[in-house]
Amino acid sequence: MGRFATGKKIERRAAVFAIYERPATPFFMPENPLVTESEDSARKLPKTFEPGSFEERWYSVWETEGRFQPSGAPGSPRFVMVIPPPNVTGKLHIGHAYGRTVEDILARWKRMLGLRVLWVPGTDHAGIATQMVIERQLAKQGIDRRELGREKFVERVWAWKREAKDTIQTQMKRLGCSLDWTRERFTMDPDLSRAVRHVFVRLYEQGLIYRGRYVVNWCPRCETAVSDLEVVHRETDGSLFKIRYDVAGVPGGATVATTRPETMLGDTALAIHPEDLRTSKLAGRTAILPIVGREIPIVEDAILVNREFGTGVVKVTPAHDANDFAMGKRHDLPAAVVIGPNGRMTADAGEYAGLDRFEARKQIVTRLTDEGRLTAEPYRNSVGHCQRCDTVIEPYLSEQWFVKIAPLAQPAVRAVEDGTIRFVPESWTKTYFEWMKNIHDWCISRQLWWGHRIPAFTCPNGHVTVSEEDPAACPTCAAAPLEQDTDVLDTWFSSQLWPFSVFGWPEKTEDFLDFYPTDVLVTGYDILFFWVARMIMAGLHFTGEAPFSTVHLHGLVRIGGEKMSKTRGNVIDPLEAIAEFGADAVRFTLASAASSGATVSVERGRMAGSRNFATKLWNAARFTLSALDGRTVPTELASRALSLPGRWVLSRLSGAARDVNRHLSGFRFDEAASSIYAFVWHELCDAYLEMVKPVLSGREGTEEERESVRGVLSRCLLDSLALLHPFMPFLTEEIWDKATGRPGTLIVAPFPTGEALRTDSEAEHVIEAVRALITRVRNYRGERGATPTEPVELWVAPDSPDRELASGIFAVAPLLQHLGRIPQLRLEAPPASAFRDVVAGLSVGLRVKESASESGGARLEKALSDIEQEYEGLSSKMRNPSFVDKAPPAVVEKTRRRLLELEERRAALSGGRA
RNA sequence: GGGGGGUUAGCUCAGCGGUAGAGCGCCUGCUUUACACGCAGGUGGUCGCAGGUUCGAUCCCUGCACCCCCCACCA
Repeated sequence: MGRFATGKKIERRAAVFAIYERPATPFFMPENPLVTESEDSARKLPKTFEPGSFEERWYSVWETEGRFQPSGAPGSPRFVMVIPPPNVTGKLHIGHAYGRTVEDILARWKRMLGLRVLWVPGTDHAGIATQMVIERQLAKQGIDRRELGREKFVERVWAWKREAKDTIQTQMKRLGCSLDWTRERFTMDPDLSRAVRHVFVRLYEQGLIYRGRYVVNWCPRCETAVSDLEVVHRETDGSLFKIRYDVAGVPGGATVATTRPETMLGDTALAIHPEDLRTSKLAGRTAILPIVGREIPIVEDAILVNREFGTGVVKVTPAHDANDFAMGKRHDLPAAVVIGPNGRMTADAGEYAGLDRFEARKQIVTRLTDEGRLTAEPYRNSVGHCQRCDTVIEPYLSEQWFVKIAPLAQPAVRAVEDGTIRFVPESWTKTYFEWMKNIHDWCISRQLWWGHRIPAFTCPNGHVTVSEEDPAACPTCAAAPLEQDTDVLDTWFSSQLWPFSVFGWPEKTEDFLDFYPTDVLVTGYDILFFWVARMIMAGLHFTGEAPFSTVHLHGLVRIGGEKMSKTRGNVIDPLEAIAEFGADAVRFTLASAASSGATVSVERGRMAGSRNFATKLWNAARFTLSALDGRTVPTELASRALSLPGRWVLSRLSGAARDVNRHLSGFRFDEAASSIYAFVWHELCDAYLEMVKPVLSGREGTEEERESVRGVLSRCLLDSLALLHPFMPFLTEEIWDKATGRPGTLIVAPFPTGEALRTDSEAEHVIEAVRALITRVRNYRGERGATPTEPVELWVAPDSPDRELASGIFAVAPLLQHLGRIPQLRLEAPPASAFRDVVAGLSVGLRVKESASESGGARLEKALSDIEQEYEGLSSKMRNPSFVDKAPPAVVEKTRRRLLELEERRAALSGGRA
């Protein structure tokens, strides 16, 4: 019997000494959750873990029991979020799943912290995007929407919308999103449409909405105007064409440069800079428009023309260029529309009428080249494309509605400046300010069929009325009937109202009064301008309050470093991932991938890793429940004696709980996930469960000690389940049910904050040393080529660097001996025959029966050279007087101690080599 | 043209003034009575390059290289 003789006695004394210092039920569980009399069968978990077997069941339990609805008195602390409403264009991809997972983690966490949580679901009609989906469907059947007519077309979109909404809803439920479905909204619901109309009318009356003919971004494929934000600029290789115009009295004429020669048909002037000597001879003259033969004036304009750039002469096409349009206004020039809304040349284009704009370009280039008027050179410039269909955008003069944005932007800037709204990560603040500073008026009318009709009505006499209710007759002249504007509003016009329109605003509904403003908005940074900025402007302008206090802008999901796209074929369907790995694993993966950066990298390998973690938890639960074996666990755990491992694991548990809370508060979902992962896997499972097996099996310890272990185990299990619930709601609820017999209640169980248990640094110190010793013993075997089961003798010198620890370590001698397979453990100086080392401040000696293989020599040499290198570095530091002088004393002290440790190790290892 | 971000282990990413971490991968063992979706041990990094500040820099500053993103009426 080689066991250290007094080990047990010391262990017991240590246990008594290890009583909790705060005996008054410091646990977060209000009552003992491990129900005594619950049936045995309910306490057992199936051997195999199948996520599919319980996920949907728990979701419906939560939903039917109203867990997703805010509970508690109005006015009590609440936490409110609105979902960024997904477009009803199809199904959600993994990027949506990421954002929703983050939101659900917040929602579940806050709910468990006792707040009244409301998370509002809904969808967005997504005007142009959804219309395109249906147009494509029709095109497959060879139908053009115009054949169908507006009414029939819109009906079809509604039918599609219902389907898409169901798909999206199912996806979010599978993911586990704790959304309050009783409050689900759609941007074209009657009450939300009323809010849109109300806002339009108010802005109109305030002079912040106006109508006019301007050059706007026009998509010839969608045949609608789009806003500046909906134009995607891309560097494109093209040509810069130089065209010579004849000028009466000026030999050589005037040469202009353009990237779009077809627009010359719409030129109504040439422009020069008034102070440019190169072109002064052209001043006041008249040029002849080639091909057309029309005379156009040469005007002087210092704003449009850059003296330093190009030929100094600019062609002016007021109908097809925003700058030229402004210039035309200044000089009272006519505007000739030569490219029509469908991208084909108009009647004003003369012989080119009816041609596609690019075909016309080709022909004009050929003709002018033949005439000797045109030269071309390669040119790379930025060309605008339609965000939705990638068609080249055409600047186009048309009648549109606009929001005058500057007066709305000012308060929105202030709200962020004064901290009413904060961005997380904070770095987005600057981007937001930059954009707000240069913001332009917003073109809100769209020549589409799917969306909110603009509430403007024109009477037979041409009077325009804007009103919330459809007017029966003209308020000005009483004429009838009135025609409503056929345009619809930009989708984002309704989205900007989402945080309050979902609550029934402008009515002062109970929900609006209770839940507005919301707390946190979570969304991708890609819609900061489209949506977030506009919500802030609208919220402040219409409700007088910022619509949320925190904006968490997250990165965009990338798969294996690449942007997700259908053409790359790397799109991950959340439902497929859920089917393969389970919703909990998918969620955990997404949470772990979260980072402050602009991209969120998701890989299959990580999904498998999370699934493995889920299985790990499952098996740890099985182990724990079998250890409890239906037994009552003492409620008054606090008053019981705890062993050092128990103290250690509870201390670590409290640390994990604090970390999880801290990281969630900072929106660091990756760090939060990693904290609980590391605790459950590497501390609870790898260490604690292994440490207590001998006690649980009855091979060691008293019944009292077994009870203590059971108490610690159940505390660890239940707290881990609670800490993990926001990340892995299904699995944790399933285990919780089996453990407590209270189905479906984890979702509202108190969230561990770590405050109930204290950090036990003494226990941590001792147990960390034990773990280090065990590791050292194991790799010592490896070095010696001994099998893992080969017994190792261990000496711990009483005069170790850490003397206190050296004597304290015997409190856990049986533990060390069992886990390290150490038959001999002696508190005495190691003999010369032993291999010596210093581990965790303990001078130790190790001895194992020599084995044939001696693979450890190289390792030992490496260890020694590592030590030597570090020692050299540190000691040269210590020799440096300015380090000792200027570095903080704590750092110097730490360095000194490390140096001593290295000396010890070096001495020990050098001896061991002999 | 303006602005922002990145460059850390084979891969994907954390860290950020006191000489480096995770997951996956890789190598070696292992029917240790919760788990092979496992256990134990291990391999692997002049922290993009060059200067500077500092007692000390992967971390702060400057410059450079390469990559990515956003904004902009670059005829």
